[in-house]
Amino acid sequence: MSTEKGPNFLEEVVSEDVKNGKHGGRVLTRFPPEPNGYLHIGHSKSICLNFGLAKQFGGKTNLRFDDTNPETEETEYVESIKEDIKWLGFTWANEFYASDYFDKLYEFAVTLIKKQLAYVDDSTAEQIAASKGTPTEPGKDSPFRNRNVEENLDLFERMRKGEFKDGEKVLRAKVDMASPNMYLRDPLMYRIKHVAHHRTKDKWCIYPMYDFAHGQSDSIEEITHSICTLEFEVHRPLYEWFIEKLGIFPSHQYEFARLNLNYTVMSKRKLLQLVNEKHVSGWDDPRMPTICGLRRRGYTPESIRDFCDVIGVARRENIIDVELLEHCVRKDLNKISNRVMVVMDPVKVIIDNYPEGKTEMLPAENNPETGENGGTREIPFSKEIFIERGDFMEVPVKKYFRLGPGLMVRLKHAYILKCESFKKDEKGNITEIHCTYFPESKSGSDTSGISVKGTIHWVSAAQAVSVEVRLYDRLFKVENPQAEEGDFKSYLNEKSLEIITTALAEPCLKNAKPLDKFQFIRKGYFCVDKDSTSGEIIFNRTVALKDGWSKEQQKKSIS
RNA sequence: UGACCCAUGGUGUAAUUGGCAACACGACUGAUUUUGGUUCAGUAGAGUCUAGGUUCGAGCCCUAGUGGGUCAACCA
Repeated sequence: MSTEKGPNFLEEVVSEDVKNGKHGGRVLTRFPPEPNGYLHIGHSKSICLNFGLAKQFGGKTNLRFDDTNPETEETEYVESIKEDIKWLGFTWANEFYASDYFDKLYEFAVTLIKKQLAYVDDSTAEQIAASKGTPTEPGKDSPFRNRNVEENLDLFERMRKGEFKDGEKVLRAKVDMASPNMYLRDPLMYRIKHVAHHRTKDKWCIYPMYDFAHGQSDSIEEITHSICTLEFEVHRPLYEWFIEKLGIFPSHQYEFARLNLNYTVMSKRKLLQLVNEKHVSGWDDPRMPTICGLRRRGYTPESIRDFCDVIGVARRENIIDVELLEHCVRKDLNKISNRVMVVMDPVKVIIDNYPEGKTEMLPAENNPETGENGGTREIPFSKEIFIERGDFMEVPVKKYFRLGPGLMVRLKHAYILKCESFKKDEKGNITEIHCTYFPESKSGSDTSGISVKGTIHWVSAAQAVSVEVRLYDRLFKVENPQAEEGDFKSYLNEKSLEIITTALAEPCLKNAKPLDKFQFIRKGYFCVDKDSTSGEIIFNRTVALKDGWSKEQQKKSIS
């Protein structure tokens, strides 16, 4: 998958380390999600990076749940995260949990207390915040900063035993209250939370903070390259401080710029809001940038991996155009999906010179990209068919290669048709189009000598299957919702979902199963939704086909 | 008024680590096509945020400025 591009900065670091025999040339990365939400496309960048880097250099990757905050974490999320990573095509070496290390972490804390590098603070959250100072002013030492080792040990022990209420005491590292780095101003290591944990249940009532869990977990697992996003850069000095003071395995942290996509939001908090407030149907709503949402929408793991590869990695803020993501799915789907015909907005066509009651089966190639290997199927053709309303124009514009009075088009896989007349209702809607066909123009054995510019899709009226089609558009109306004034939800695109109930499909689609993918000829790529029943099949539009003609028309109407 | 990070076509990443800027997406031409899709051929578009400096030579190094980002949760 790698292009002629040079290595990214992470590949440079790792290859340099391997070359120099650092850690014996061993590479071990980790993907460390917190099980408090579903994974999204941004995480897939991190997943591809962590697993990809390890694989590239002969190493392995651990999956480690960063579960140090029992209030927000749930097993439901653990399961969904594992499912999504597997679906993306990655296999972890070990499944670990930060909570696996709670005993070890406790020991580490005791070690630090004994070294007079940690102390129990009785201050309230407000007092601690107030004495922390600001980025431009130094903080003040806590009055409890110089408690002796014995007292600290005793107090910490009693914190663990549950002798204190939530918030009554915390354990802090004794670093430097005047540091320009706020994270070094005696950061909290442990807080009291009388809350059951999704795995350790009620064994603990004190839980380590991120900074006293993540780096230590990395170290315990002997992670060689701990890759995270840029906002953790300021944590790195603390990450290193703990490792140094504890004298444990020296994992190293590297930061990269997270993925941002336009016309969507990527923060778990905001996505959760969309779910809770029912702006979307759930985490897997096909409009969501979540992995399960993209999966339901019809994205393939290959396309997402390709996307993550093509966007590159750097340390600069970026907003990627969703069109690039769409390009990646089209590229993959074009290769693998069978072509079928579905008419979304049908209008009836009667072929006057076609025998009444006759039905002939016409062979249709499944996928021109795979040619003969893709196989063929048969589709019924008869006197009455439906075509797309948009494929007929009463007064055709110039260069309109479809149907109109006196115009000819080819029916895909079938015959050439000539429009003879049409009927309208009182409101001016076309109700019926009358055509004649050329018997000798049959697809594959055309001896008519007629050449037409356009080919349109169609379905035979008698055998057509009614299906529901859901068309999705971008979730937000603006490129960067979170950068706009006010509530990001006020920029939601109210037209992000259009449900079509009039669509008619060719008969073979009757047997389609959820997640089956197709290209609806001339329309786009579609995927069977899980809401489908035996009575009605529902299709999600993954992405539309590029449409140069309508784009041109739009430009003309603007100018 | 602080510390740290970042700055290359519209977007995103490259540039043999100092040798006159490339790739992908997008845009535009044209060819092919029983999908106005795909494919193919080609074109335009940045002189690398600004100002100095070092050097025979700077997108790469130095200084200052400008712009953007991050940091004051008992979240991760």
